[in-house]
Amino acid sequence: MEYNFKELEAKWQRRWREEKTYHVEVDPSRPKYYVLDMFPYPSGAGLHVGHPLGYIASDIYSRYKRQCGFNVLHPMGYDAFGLPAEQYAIQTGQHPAVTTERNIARYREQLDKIGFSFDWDREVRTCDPEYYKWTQWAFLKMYDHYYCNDSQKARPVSELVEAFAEHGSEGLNAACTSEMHFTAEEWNGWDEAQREQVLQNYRLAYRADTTVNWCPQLGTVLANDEVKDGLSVRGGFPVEQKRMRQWLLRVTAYAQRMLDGLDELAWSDSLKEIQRNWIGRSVGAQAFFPIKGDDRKLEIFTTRPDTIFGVTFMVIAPEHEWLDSLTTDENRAAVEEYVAATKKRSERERIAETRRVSGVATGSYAINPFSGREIPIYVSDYVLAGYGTGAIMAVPAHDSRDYAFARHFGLEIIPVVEGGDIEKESYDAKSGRMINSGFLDGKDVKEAIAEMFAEIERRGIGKRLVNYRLRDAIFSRQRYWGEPFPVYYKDGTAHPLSEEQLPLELPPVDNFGPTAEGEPPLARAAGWHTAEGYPYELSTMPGFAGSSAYYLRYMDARNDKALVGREANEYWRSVDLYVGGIEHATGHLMYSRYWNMFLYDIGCVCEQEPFSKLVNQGMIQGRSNFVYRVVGTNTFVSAGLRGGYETQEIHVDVNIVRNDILDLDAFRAWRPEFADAEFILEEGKYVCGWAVEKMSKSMYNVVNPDYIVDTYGADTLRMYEMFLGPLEQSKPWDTNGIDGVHKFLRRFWRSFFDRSGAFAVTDEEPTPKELKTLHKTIKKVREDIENFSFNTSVAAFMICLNELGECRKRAVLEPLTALIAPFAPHIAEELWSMMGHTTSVCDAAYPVFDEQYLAESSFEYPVSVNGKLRFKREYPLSATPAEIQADVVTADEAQKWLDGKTPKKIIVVPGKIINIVI
RNA sequence: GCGGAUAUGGUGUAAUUGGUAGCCACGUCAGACUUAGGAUCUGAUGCCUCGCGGCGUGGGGGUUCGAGUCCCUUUAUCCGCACCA
Repeated sequence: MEYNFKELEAKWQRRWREEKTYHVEVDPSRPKYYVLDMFPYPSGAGLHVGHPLGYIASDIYSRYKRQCGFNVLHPMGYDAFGLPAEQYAIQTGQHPAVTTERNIARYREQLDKIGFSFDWDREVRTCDPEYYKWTQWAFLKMYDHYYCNDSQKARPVSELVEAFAEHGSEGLNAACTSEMHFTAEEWNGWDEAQREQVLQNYRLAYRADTTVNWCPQLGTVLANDEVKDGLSVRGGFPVEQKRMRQWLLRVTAYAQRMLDGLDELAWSDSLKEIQRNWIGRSVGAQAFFPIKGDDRKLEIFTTRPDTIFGVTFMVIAPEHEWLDSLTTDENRAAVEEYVAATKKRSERERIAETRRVSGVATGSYAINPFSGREIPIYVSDYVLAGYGTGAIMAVPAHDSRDYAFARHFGLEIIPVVEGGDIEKESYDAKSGRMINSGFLDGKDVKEAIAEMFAEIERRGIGKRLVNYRLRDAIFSRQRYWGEPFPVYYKDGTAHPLSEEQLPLELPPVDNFGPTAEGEPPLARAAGWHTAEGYPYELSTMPGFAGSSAYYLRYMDARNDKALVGREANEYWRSVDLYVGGIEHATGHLMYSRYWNMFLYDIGCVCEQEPFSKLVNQGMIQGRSNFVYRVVGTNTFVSAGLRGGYETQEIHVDVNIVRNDILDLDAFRAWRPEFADAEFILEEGKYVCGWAVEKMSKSMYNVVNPDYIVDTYGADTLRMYEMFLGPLEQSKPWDTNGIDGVHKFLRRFWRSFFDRSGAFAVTDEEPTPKELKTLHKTIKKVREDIENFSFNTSVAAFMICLNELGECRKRAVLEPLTALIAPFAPHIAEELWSMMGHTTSVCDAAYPVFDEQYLAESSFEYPVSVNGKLRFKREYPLSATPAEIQADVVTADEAQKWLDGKTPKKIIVVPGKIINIVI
């Protein structure tokens, strides 16, 4: 019987669907395991061969876990709100819901062909009102909570209100935008709007005037992780800094917890490091510098309080609130000109000119609280408004940026740490002996820092402070295709809807672009207000809103009473294995952790961290092919012969090239201008050149998984994607080589049949050699799956088959079928049922993964003499070092190498190595 | 500039984690069969050399009986952050 993968794969996919093979329910009698993929944004281009890589890996793992007896939750859904659908809508007038629906259908069709074990009954779509109801709900909860630094958790704002009424801001230790001080009398005297203004300073979801990343082309603001090198990640448009009133999430309140939580996560070190850098914790001192002729004090943050005696000037950011009041009349014109020039520069220009020194004196002076010197205050854009206090104390001798600034403006440079040569450059290292620093002289830098912290607090100049680079997340987008905010405005103050009013559904509009007045598209929606006529918020939520808690919704996807029911949540708890791309390191993976921690604080979920283990699959690049046209002709020269010609390199569709050999007829048919192409061949073939590039339409290197499934079958696609290389490594897709895997599956299939083609599995007893091969393979594949080393497990299957030769014994083939099922489920199901089983192989309570199979294995010990490896001997694992040692010394082989001498030393490491030193 | 990762045949990769480098495939070469095919099967295939033998894991040095693996140094590529005070 032939291996008819087409028929057989269709048959099993149909059966899995009809019998709901992969449907799961809460089952307290079995241990659970939750395997999650990062759900896709359904783009119009459909899936290419790189997209399913992670899905295949996670599918193998979930099928494996299921065969090990776990109740496996393995869901899938769509991150369906987003920019591309909206951009498309603006251009074509097609409603994003329509294109999204169409794209989802296409994605589903493509996914189904690959044979995933998803429980589609739990599908979620972020754009579905039944789903985004809970996104809005979480937002309302954040609005209703503040972060208490003492108890390190979110608490209801109502508690805050009570406390304010009783004793004002006294004793309050809460995460806030800026520190506020007021008495109970003041609080009680304020009206509702004034109180709300104060509360916005504390709410976890709040509205504030902040400097935002504004992208004019997209007509919206963006979060920090959505901007790279001054360009929008989506679309690559320039981004500028602008001050706007926006909704924000107080993620900074959770900075320390998110940092601490990383230690316990089974994530890659590089990913954890990216998050640590993004959070950017630094310990330093807050200090207030008196201003000459002013009773205010300028607040700065420094990590080098030891160098205060070396402060010779101060710098504030162009956006600093006090800039205007610190500027003297003589300097006003220059300062205003400087600020205007700074504002005009885009974020991108600013980054490009990073090393250019610029700035202007304000004319004001501060007083160094330690040296008592009068020091000038400058304004310069090398000081960022968004970090610390937007003002610094400058120590040119020990900070390269301050040094460059001081040199440029001829300012004084006072060394306070020994070690460098300040004539040439600043000495930034945190080591050396203090000089010119009064009571710190002679001390080591580390000592001096500690001492300075104490001294600053003792003198009341400031205090020790932890600062984070992490910024609160800007949460509004001036877009249509996103979740509406469940908020309306009354007298300019935001009011939340009640939970019963959710979901607040996205209204229809006739045009998806911004209005002529520059208002968001929702301004076009007729009736976008409450029954009383109060207008709703015009912005919508950003992309990360819907993806922040989707893993929770899968646990209990059809619950209309709660985001997730208690029973479901306490059973599934959190994601045990999360597979997805590393590009979400500072976006989704930060926001999800924040979101989950918040839900944990309010008692909605039972785990603090959402994703205990995370695997980042590498990206699949394209492998482009080229043909070489002799310039000025329509003649194409084969890659190996092009040396003698002046040629032009042209991308050719990889789908008409096989093993780098061009299909000449297909090429002539590919495009009209090549219809009469001539070829200069080498050995009768046209050999194409190749290069690794991004997989994209314009490079003609997109390989569609549907094509691979049609030609080779889903099982081949699955195994080949794994065989390509280590999961976490980025690698080019190369269809050359897929034959090897396909050939293996055909051989595997054939080993169940005799030469006449009849099913011929026998009940014969396997030989010890066959059993050894089987056990070795089981051990290897098990370990490989646990280590996500799927490429080596595919190799292990091939080796196994090579070693077994023509073995048709049930006792060997049955466990092997169960073992291969996670990788190639269709062929495994078919053979499994042919062997007489009536249940699915994925439910096989077959002891294929049992320890008993491993117990019989023996291990080889390499034996070396003087470091030169001489021979291998086999010992059972139970053998003691003493036994092995005695055996080696008395063995004839060993004697041969010992050459009659008595060994000086014998090293025996059980399970590893025996070394004899003569 | 700071931080992280990677480097092995013509290609993708593997190496009992310090123990015979190149498993498993692709490709190539040779052969068998053949309805002549981009099917199937068998064998060879790191480099140099007719051979003996020598050389080989980006380069240099070190530790070790023994290094692809550990340490130092250097180069190249990729990724993240970046006037972060």
